[in-house]
Amino acid sequence: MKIEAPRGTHDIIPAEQPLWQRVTGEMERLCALSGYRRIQTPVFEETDLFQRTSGAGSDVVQKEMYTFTDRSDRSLTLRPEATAPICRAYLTHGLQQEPQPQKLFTIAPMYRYGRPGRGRYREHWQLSVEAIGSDDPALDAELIHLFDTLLRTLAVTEYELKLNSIGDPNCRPAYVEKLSAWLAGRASELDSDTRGKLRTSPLRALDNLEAKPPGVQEVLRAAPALGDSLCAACVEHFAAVRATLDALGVAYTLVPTLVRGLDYYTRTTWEFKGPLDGANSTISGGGRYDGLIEEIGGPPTPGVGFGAGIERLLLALEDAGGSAEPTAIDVFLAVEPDAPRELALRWLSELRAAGIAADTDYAGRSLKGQLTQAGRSGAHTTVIVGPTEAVLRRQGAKDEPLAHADVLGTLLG
RNA sequence: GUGGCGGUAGCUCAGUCGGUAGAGCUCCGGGUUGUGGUCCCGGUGGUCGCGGGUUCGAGUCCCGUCCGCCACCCCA
Repeated sequence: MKIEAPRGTHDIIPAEQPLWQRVTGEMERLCALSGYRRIQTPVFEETDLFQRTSGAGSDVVQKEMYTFTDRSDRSLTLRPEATAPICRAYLTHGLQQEPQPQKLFTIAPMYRYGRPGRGRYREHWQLSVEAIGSDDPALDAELIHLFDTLLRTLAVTEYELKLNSIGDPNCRPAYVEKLSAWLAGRASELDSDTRGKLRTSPLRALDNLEAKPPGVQEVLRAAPALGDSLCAACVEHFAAVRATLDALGVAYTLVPTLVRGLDYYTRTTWEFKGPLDGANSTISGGGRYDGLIEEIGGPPTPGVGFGAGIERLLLALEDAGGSAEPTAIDVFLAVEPDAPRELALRWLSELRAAGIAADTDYAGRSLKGQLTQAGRSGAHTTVIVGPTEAVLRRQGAKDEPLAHADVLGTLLG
């Protein structure tokens, strides 16, 4: 039986690398421009890290984690997201002792078990950018602006930024209680789906309103709004985030029912929706997580960050007609059948040592085939190596006969 | 995880009523040409996703399974 890539995984083949490199290169450049430094964490962590931060009731923990025990019976989990691991690393290496905030980013694969589809993978890549150690609303805005800039730089223009504040431990619990009680009072008017949410994740009951039956929508619209229950500190913080976004010229839509899937979020939350229809249009999501570090045993430490799905960003880029130049070499050596190949191979080595990308034929091609291959390789210079001399062919120039002894000097000069 | 649609060459696809597998592109060779493009000729390439069933005979019909896509759920 033929072996295939595991369900929900995919190879990133050479033909796709230029576009990937353009995207990840742009990510690295923009992160560096704003003072974010790269960090890399293990592919797997102690299961407890994700259970405690994402929340035992979250979809990710309940049904999407790749959890296994190793040979020593430790419970380990392939990371479903990068924020918690980065916060763990922040603690592990005592980064709270260094100047705050610590501005960090990573580009890495994430793992979530779920039914795959277009733009939805069990192994997928994310850019994750985090600012840990400051509750300055300017950071929330900076991160949003950073991703907004990335999209613009890549010429992706069809997208929407959804923004909300979901409060903090001072104000949210009271609201959740109020909402639950209010909805419970009208439970008979709700559909089973919404009643289920009421039990597991009351905030989510208000989410995705448009998809619910009209009668249910009516009830939910009349429910108490989260925005009206925010404490003064959260109101002030959110106002500052919005004012900064306005100042930076970042357009957003306030979505009072926007709730994120992980328990660690506080205050600011946001999502970037891409141009593609369908359920997998979220290309980035993020928010503030002021209680996360404390949850995993650190001192009370604020933080804010986002994750962005690279495969989904690529779909958006494709939709916008984005492309990238294929990789090319500099010099191709076409070797005639009765020419001294060892000599050509030595030239190859010398060229490469001099930093010139050079290649030749290894497939026993005919001379015509080798020249075709030279064209494919993108080489601007081709050397046709004959038995006693060579012909130098530069793009757009006339052929130039050369003695073997002069080939290297001409190419290197 | 639930429901629906699909799977034939590396890619895009055709394959009639069930009768022993096809095209274009790609790739390789030859001719033409300005030694690479164009054009012409030829060739390589297949466990018809996999397994079972029905049948004299299955790419084709039936069941199962794997994978993909769409809609839910949820997200990146």
